[in-house]
Amino acid sequence: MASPPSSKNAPASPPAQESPFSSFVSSLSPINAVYARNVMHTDLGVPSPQPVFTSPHINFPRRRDLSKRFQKQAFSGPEKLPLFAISDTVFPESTDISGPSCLQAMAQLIPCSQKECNKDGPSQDPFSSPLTCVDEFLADPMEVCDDPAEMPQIKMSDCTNYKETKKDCEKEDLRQAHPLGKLMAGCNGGQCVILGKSITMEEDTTDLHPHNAMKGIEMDVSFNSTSSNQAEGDLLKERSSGSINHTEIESSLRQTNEIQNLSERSHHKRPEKEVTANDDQIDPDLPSVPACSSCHGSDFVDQISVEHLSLMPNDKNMSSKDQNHASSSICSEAKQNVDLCLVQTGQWPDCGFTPQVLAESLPNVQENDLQDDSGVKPNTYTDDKVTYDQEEGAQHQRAMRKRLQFESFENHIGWKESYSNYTSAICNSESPGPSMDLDSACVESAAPPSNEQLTQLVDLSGNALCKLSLSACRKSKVDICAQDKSIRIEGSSSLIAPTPSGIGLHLNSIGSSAPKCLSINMQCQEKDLEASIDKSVSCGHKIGLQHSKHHCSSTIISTYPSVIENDKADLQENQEIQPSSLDAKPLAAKYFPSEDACSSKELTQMSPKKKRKKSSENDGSKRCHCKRSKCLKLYCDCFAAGTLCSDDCACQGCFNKPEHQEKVQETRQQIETRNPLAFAPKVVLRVTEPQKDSGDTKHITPTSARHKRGCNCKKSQCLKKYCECYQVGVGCSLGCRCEGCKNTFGRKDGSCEITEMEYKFLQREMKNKKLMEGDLESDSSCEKLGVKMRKGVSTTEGCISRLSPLTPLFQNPDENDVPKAQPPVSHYPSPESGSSALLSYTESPSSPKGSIGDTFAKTREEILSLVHCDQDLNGGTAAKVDPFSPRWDGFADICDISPVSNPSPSVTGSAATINTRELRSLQTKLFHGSSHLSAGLRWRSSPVTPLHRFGEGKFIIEPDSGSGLCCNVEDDTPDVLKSTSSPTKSVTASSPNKKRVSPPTTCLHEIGSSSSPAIKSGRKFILKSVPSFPPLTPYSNSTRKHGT
DNA sequence: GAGTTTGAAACT
DNA sequence: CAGTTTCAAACTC
Ligand SMILES: [Zn+2]
Ligand SMILES: [Zn+2]
Ligand SMILES: [Zn+2]
Ligand SMILES: [Zn+2]
Ligand SMILES: [Zn+2]
Ligand SMILES: [Zn+2]
Repeated sequence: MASPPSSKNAPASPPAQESPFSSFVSSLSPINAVYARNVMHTDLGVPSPQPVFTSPHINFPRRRDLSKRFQKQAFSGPEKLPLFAISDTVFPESTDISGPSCLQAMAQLIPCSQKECNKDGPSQDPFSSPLTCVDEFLADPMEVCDDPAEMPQIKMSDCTNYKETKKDCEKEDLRQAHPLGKLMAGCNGGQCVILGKSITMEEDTTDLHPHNAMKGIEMDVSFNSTSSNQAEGDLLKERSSGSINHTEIESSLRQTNEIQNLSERSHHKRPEKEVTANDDQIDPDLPSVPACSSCHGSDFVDQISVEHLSLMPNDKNMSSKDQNHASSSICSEAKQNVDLCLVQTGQWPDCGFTPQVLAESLPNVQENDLQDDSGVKPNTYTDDKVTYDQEEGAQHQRAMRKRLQFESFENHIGWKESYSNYTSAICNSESPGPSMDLDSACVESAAPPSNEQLTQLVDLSGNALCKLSLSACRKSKVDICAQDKSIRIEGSSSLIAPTPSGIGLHLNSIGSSAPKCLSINMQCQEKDLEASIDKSVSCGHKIGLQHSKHHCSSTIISTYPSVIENDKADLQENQEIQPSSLDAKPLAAKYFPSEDACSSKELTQMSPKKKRKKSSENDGSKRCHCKRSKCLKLYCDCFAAGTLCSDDCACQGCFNKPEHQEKVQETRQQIETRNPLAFAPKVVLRVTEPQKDSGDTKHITPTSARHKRGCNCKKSQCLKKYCECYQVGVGCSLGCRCEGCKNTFGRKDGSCEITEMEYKFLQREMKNKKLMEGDLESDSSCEKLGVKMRKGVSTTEGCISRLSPLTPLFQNPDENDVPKAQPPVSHYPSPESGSSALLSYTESPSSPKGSIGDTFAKTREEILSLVHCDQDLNGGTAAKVDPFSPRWDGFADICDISPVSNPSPSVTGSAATINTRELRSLQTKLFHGSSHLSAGLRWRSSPVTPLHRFGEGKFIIEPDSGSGLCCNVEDDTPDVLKSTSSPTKSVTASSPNKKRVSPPTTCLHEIGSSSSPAIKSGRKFILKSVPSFPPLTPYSNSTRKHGT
C-alpha cells in the first residue's frame, strides 16, 4: 500500500514485476501483473500472490483480462483510474462463480494496478490473499468464468478499445461524469476497477482468451469461459500450478481464431494483446494497448497488471505516457473515467485500489451505447477494450486508441450502435436466439458459432449469459472505428472458441453456483461517444459498457448466483437476452450527459476552488489530513480505502506508509476482524439479472449501486457529502437509516432514483405523452407512487428497495434495453444466493406487506422498469418503444407513481429536471471524489483475509442476489454478506424482501424469463425494479433492517 | 484558512 | 447493542 506518494508520482514503472507476485501475476493474467508492477503490490502487504493464483483459481485468466482491462482503464488516468475492476481474479476453479471471481480478479488487478503494486511489488500479492478469499466466494463464479473463454476477448481487446474510446472520451469528463465514473476511472486512487472482462466484447478477449483458457480467471472467463471450457479444467490445473497459459491460452485462442494474436501475446504477452487487438484492427495508432497487448499467459498478467498499475490512478505519478503504454492507455486517457468498473470482490490489496463498487447483481447486461458510437460495445467484450482513457491519457489514448474489433464475429461491430443494439446486442444481438445461444453455447460449449453466439457465449461463460449483441457490436465497431475511440473487439472471436465448451460446463456447474450475473457497464464519456454495453449473462452476469460522450466509465457488475441450482435455471432463463431492448441508446448519455459539464468544460468554467477540488479529486488521491489517528483507523480515508498515505497527504504522525506496512497490515487485520467489511468497497453495485426474455428484452437489469452499509444521516437529508451514500453517488437504500432522506441519487424509499431517471426520461418522453408529466410533476405523485408501490408491493420497503436500487449510474444504460428483466432479481430464489434478497426484492414485492400482493408489486416493478426502459428509450431515443408499448400503459401508471417517486419535493419537480444532470454530475463527482480516494485498493473478497483486502474498491459488485457477490466479496465475512445477501438473510434483512423472497424463484423465472410477456414484450423494466440491497455490512442486516 | 457541522468510527 | 466519545471530512464563512 504504501505506494502512495512514490508510486503515484513515479510513474512508474513497474519495476515491481519482479516480485514473485508479479511473476505470479504475469502468469496469471497480464493485468494483474501490470498492476503489480506498477502498483506497489507490497503495499498491501498482501501475501504473496501466488497463493491466490496458484490456487485454484482458474480465474486467473480472468484476472488477466480483467487486469488488463483494468489496467487499461486504470491507465487512463494516471491518477485516477476510472476503472473498476472486478476481480475475478482468483477464483478457485469452482469458479463457477465467474462473476464474483471475475470481480475479484478485477479488483485485485485494480488494486495492484494501483500504487501498491508498483510499490511493493511485491510480495504480497494482494491477490494472493484475496484469491483465497475470492476463491471461496468466487468459487462458483469461477466456474462460470472459466468457461468463458469469453474473458479473453473482452479483456484484451476491450482494453484497447476502451482506451481508444477513452481517448475519445474526455478524460476528465469521464471522471467527472459519474461518481461511478470516478470510481471506475480511477477512482482516484486507482480504485477503479475494471470490468473489462466482461466487457469482453472485444478482442481483448484474445488476450484474454489465453487466459481464459486459463480459467477464466476473470469474469470474462466466465463468460468466455464457456468457450474455453475444455481448457478450463486444464487451465485451472495449470493455473493453479502456475502454468497457464500459453498452452491453454493458445488452445483457446486457436479455438477462437484469435490464436494468432494470442500466440503472439502469449509469447510476447503484452504485445500480443495489443497485437491481438491491434491485429485485427487495432489501431495501429494506438500503440498503447500495451496492457492489452501484453498478455502472455503469465506474462500477460504481469504486464497487464503492470500496465494497469501504471495506468492506474495512482499512477498519477505514472506518466500518462506510461500508462498509455500499459494499458493501452485507454484507460489512461480516460483517466478520469474509469472505463470499466470491475467489481470485484476481492481486494487488491497491494494496489490499493479497491474497487469501489460492487456490483450486486447484474444478470443482465446492458449495453449502452455510446453516444457516439464509440462503440464499443459490442458486447461485453468491449468492455475490456473499452478502455477509457483517462483524460491524461487522452493524448496517448488517442494514439493508442484502439479499436475493438470483434474479429470473430464481425469483429467489427460498432459498439455504438450498440446503443440501440448494444445491449440488446449483446443480449439481443443474439437476441433472437441469443439467449438461447448463449446458454447453449455456454453450457454446451457450443459455440463458437456465430460471432454473436460467441459473444453470447462469452457472456455466458460468465455464467450468466452475457449476451452481447453482436449486431450491436458490429454496429458499434463501426462507430467506434470511426471514432478513434473505437474499440475493437477482437476478442469475441477468440472468446468464442473457448467459451463454448468450457463455458457450458462451467456454467452448468457454475450455473448452479454460478453467479447470476455479471454486468459491466462501462461508460465512456467521450465527448462524443457514448457507449454502453451491457451484457447480461444468463447467469446474471451482466456487463455493460457505457460510454457517455464525455464520460467514460464502466462499471461492471457481476453477480453470482447465490444458488447454484436455481441459478442455472435462472441463468438459462436469464441468459437469454433480448435483443429488442437494446435500442437503448444512450441512456447514459442522456442521463449523464450533464457530466460533460463536469468534464473539462466544467472544469474550465468552474471556480478556482471547485477546480481545485476537482483536480484534487481527480488526482484521485484524496489525501487525508489526519491528526490523531495516525492514519491507522478508518477515520483515515487513505487507510479506509486500503491505500497508503501518499506524500500528498497532510496527515500527522502517519503510520500508513510503506515503512510501516507491518503495522498497517496488522491494524487492518484487527479491524477486519472486527468488521470484515471494513475494507470492502463502499459501494455495492447491484446488477440485475437479465431476465431473459426472450427475446429481446433484455434482461438486463439495471444496475444499482448502494452503499455497503447505508448511511445514518440525521440532518443532512442525504443531500450533502456528509452522507456516505450521497458521497459515493449512490442512492440510499433500505439499509440506510437516514432521516428525511432526499438523496438525489435515490431515496431510501426508492422513489428517487427512479425518479430521477424516470424524470428525465419521463419528462422528455412524458412530455410528449403528457401523461406522465402530470403525475411526475406532482410530488404527490411520487409519493403516490411510493405509496402505491408500497401498497402494491406489500411493503414499502419492497417498493423502495426496488426503486432505490436503481442506481442512477449504471442505469444509464439504458436500460432501456434493459431488460426487463430484471426484476432483478427475483430470480434468484435460491435462498442461498444472497442475491435472493435482491431477487426477492425485485421480484416480489408483494409479500412484504403482503398487502397488495406481489402481483401488484410486480406490476409496479414492471412499471418501473418500464419506466426506465422508457427512459432509456427515450433517452436512447426513443426508443424503443417497446417498452412502452405494452407496458407503456403501465408506464403511465408508473409515471404516476414513479415519477413521483421522487417523493421528496426536491426530487419531484425541479429535481426531476435538474436531477438527471445534476445527479449524474454529482455522481460522477462523487465518485470521483470517492473513487479517487483511495483509489487504490481493491477490496478483497475474502473477508477473511484481512490483509488482502486492503484494497478496497469503492465499489463492489454484488450479485443481485447479493448472495453471490456479497459472499464473494466479503468472503471474509461471508456470513455477513451471505447473510445480507443471502436470500434468507437478505430477505430477512430487508424484511420485505425476505418475505417476498420466498416466492421468488418461481417469480424470478417467471419474471425473468417469461416474466411477463409484458416484460418480454419489450419492456425493460429492470432498473427500477432493482431492489436496493441490503446493506453489505455484516451488521448491516440487522441494523439496517432495523433502521429501515 | 478558520471555524462549524456532520456522521462515521471507535470506544465504553 | 446502545450510548458516548473521538475523529476527520464536509461545509460554511
Ligand atoms: Zn490519514
Ligand atoms: Zn493519507
Ligand atoms: Zn497518513
Ligand atoms: Zn444519508
Ligand atoms: Zn443512505
Ligand atoms: Zn438517505
